[in-house]
Amino acid sequence: MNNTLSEPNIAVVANLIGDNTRAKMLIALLGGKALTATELALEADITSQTASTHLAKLVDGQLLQVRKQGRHKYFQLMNLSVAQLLESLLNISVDLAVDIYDALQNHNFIIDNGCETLLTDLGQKFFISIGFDFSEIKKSKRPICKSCLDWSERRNHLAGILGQWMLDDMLNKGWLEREFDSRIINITKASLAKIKNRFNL
Amino acid sequence: MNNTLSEPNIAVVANLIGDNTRAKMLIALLGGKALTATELALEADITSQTASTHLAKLVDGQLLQVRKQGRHKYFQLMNLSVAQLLESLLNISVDLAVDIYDALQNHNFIIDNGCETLLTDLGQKFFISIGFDFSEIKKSKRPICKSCLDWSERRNHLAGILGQWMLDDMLNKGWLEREFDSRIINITKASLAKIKNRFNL
DNA sequence: TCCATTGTTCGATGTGCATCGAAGCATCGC
DNA sequence: GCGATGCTTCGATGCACATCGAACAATGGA
Repeated sequence: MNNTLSEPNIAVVANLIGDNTRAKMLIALLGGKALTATELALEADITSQTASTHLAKLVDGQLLQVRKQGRHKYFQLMNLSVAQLLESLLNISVDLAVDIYDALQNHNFIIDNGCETLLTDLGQKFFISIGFDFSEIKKSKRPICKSCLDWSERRNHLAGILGQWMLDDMLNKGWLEREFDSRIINITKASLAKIKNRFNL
Repeated sequence: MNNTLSEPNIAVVANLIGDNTRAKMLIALLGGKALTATELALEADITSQTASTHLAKLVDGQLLQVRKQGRHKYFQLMNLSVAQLLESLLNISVDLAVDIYDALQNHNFIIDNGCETLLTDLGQKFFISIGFDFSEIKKSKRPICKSCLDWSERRNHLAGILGQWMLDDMLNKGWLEREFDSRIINITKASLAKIKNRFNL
């Protein structure tokens, strides 16, 4: 591995994280639990060969450490600094979901009491006004409005029926489009404006 | 600009920083002073056209903000979060210089009192033992051993005559090689072992 | 008005690299 | 021992993108 003396090699480290599938792996490992190569391959939707090369690079780049156990290899983040770096990155690349969550909170549509998010009366009126059908609550046992810790374990985004409905609604309206066989949602520039307008962002 | 809802786009951000020349620009801007496009092009050793495209990407990616002033364009880091992200990256991609500094400190060869670094008697003996000529101190007014704030403004590396001598020495021994017309120093894997051995790292 | 400077856009080129199929090791259970 | 599972290496393929030359637009100074 090459190193630089007078200049930091931040580009090398950033480049490691800059690949989409490697980023998926790292985020999967941000939970703290050590995962095997195949588990990470599944998480990133790639073959085991590709995962192997990626993991080798991440280990070589000191971002991951590996522990061999039988025929398995358990990977985990190298140290706390790596986790903090990933959280810094998550802090920058703000999710639209977080934006929406914050907006709803600012409008007093939802209240976050620290451990769960509650829908206010004002919020209920708002969601009814934009077409949400609260009658389906009774059919399901999923909480209607619950915050969950996302990858950074800090920023809230909407979960539960309400969040799912918002997501489906936007997908139906064509504002968002789901990548084939993936949890990734893409949003176009034009649609982003509509969404921001809808939520007064 | 594309955004992702259900998955964080840390790969996008990291990929922006992952390019070597863009990293150079960002680090140049870490000083806090706003720089023009041509200044950044010079800093990164590229033509103005290439710099223009890079800067456009960094602005689009919300890492830089730009202020137009006459026919100049002044670029600077978007916000504190970006600076903190860069510092996290610098924190990970540890310099060899920092390693050496820490090693010298652990061996009680130098003492860091917070604002400057002092050479101990033990350290003086060590440096004499490896060939450092302290008689040249009198010829110069540069401090013989002074820590300076590097890019992260947190981690010390060696400055002053002593640091310069160590650098020149390693360059002469062929352990390091300087890139043409640049402050970048490269170190090979084999040489790294020698250096680590020399400083008992 | 003319020129110099600063910055952008376009097209062409080259290269690095992610991806996967195929084949090869190592390890476990039987 | 033999198959199954987990992981790696190699080679080929394809794509994304950094880079620069050339041409162009905008601004400032003389």
